[in-house]
Amino acid sequence: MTKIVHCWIEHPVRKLDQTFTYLYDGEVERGCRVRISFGARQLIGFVDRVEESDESRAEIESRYGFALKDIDVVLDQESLITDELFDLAAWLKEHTLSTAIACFQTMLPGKVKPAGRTASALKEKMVRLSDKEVSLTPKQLEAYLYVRDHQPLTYRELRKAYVNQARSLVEKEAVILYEKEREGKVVEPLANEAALPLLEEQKQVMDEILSSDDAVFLLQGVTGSGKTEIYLQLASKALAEGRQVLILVPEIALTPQMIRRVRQRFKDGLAIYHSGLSDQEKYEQYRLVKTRQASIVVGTRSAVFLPFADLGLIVMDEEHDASYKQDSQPCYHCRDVAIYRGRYHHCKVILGSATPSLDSYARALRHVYHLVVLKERINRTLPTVTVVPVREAIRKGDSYILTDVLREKMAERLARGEQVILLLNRRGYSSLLRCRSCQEVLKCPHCDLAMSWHHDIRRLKCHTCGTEMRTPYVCPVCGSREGFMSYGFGTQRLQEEVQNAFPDARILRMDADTTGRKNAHQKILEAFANREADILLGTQMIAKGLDYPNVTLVGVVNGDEGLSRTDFRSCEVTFDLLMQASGRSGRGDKNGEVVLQVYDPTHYAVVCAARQDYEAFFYQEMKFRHAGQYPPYTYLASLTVASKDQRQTDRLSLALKAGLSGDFQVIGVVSLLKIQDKCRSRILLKGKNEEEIRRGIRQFLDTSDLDLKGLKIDINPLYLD
DNA sequence: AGCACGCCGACT
DNA sequence: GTCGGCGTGCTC
Repeated sequence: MTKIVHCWIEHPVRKLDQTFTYLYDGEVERGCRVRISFGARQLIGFVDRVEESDESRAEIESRYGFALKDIDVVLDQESLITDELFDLAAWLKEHTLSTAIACFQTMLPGKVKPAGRTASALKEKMVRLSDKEVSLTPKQLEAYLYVRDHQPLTYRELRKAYVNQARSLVEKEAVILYEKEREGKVVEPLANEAALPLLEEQKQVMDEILSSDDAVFLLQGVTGSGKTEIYLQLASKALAEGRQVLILVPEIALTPQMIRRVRQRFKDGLAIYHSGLSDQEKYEQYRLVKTRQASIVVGTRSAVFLPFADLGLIVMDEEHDASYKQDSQPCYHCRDVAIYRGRYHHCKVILGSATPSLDSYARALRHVYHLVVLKERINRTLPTVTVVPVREAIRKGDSYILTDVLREKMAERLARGEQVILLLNRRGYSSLLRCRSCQEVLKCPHCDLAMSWHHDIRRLKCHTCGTEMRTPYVCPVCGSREGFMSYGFGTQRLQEEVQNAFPDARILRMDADTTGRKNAHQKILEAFANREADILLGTQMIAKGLDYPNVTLVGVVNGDEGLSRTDFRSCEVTFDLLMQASGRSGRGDKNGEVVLQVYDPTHYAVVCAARQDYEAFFYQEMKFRHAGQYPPYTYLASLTVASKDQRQTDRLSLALKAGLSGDFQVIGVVSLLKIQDKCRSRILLKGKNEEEIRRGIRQFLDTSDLDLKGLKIDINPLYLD
């Protein structure tokens, strides 16, 4: 019996986004990877559909009208994904207008994605009893019984228990060695914590969620209002029904508390899934979920694609966080996928945040999502917020990095043995260098972006493409030899200034430079939690989800830096940052304090954050969005073209502009900054109907015979700069 | 994307 | 005469 196998080809070209047909005689099922020859090359394919046929090869080929090749090798014994995930891939392809193969690449863990090279899963040496009768020494017999009682057992584990006997058992053939794919282990539960008693408000929220038939809930709760306890109690119910639970978090490294709480609460198998795992580790966690050894998963964006068999609850914590959006193809938003899977599994999806994204909150107000609110902070009062106008400070001759107000408050807290967090929205020593003669900013030769001065290595770095260089002697713009002056400041400069002000204070710095290595995050945060330092300073990454009872002062050094950006979401992002930062202070029993150093203290993002007033900000910001007809009042799609050749970029973008038509606006072409020597331009589609925009783009893709290389489609993009 | 096929210029 | 330049077009 011949099998007619339709596969997707591992190939980035849009024109090849179709299945190709091969023949095979052996065992193969949908969802397996196969090695095939494609043109003159060997490629990996991903099986979409298998047809059994009793026709002869000639009959099949005459039906198709061309010769069919055979599959060379089938790489997987069984399907890598479930039927649900197959449907999800198809949906994802239509939703993001991406290629099918790109969707599979994104959904599968690195080890088994249909990528070019064939990495196989790690094998492990295992031992099992043989049925041979052999004489053993007493100690060997003990080891033999150990094998019997602990099967399946790895050879490594046997060696660990019986160093001297393991080898002889194998040699005497009392046990047999065999190979098995290495398996992951679920995270050890601590299970030493009972459910916490709920406050009246939390109880009401729980009841509302449980008694409602709605599928998607937006749980808005100020920091410290006990959202996590709600998640855990809902999870507990799902687990009790024998169903699985997915808890999504923005960044694993920054949420050790969540993992801890889950381990303390449940004894069910827990898997942790995030981009920091190696390919092998990811694959092992993937298997744990597929085989249902794991019932709870705590993971980042990519965890939303794990092969759950029966999901009973999906939680998406900090739902407004930008890291839930993937900005390479397929440009999906984790929230959309979570809701899709929730619908498939008939389970509730809880979107939680203190500062929900405008889009989600607007949807909740329109009853698309069911809004539930926690207003009270458990055992805590709101911190006192002081807004310090930096401009006035500078006028008085004060430092613009560490104003007198902030310095005095820090001195006060440090004297009491309490801890301080300082937050800065940048990195590096001084972000920019300007020519003393022509005042031009020194730019990256490849990216049109300012080079950033790094004091520790005394070199300039481009944060977009990674180019490094020494400070040039001659200004590349005007040829002057007068040299450069620094402008702005980063965490390193801040650290110097703080150290000067408090020579005895122990300071920890956390930014992209100090967290390059694996686990560097945790080490820094643990050190701070253990009070090995008095001051933690860093970029916005320290604003998220941290909970240190001894921190009583949080200072945001350049609070409204983000407002000077040009993106329509700038204010929302800045507001979130200020709110989150404020939430970090006073989480223990001591009263917290927050200092916001800003250039414009009258800006509504600053005013509302200082008052911790989400609603006021929401309505102000919605007015702005309405005036500019930005989301959530409209839908956007961004089409960016990138190529090393300016003419190529222009040709495609102009063709797009001319060829796109439908019930939406076509805005642009806008030239973007060059990145990694690629000239970029963008066209923005704006319309009232999301599906109509997709239809327009799809029609262009289907009818255009242009080379679409370098085209990136992002439906509902988060940022435009 | 590759890689072959193909049709013109400069070389032993 | 041939070697090789990279324009064009196809890949089950």
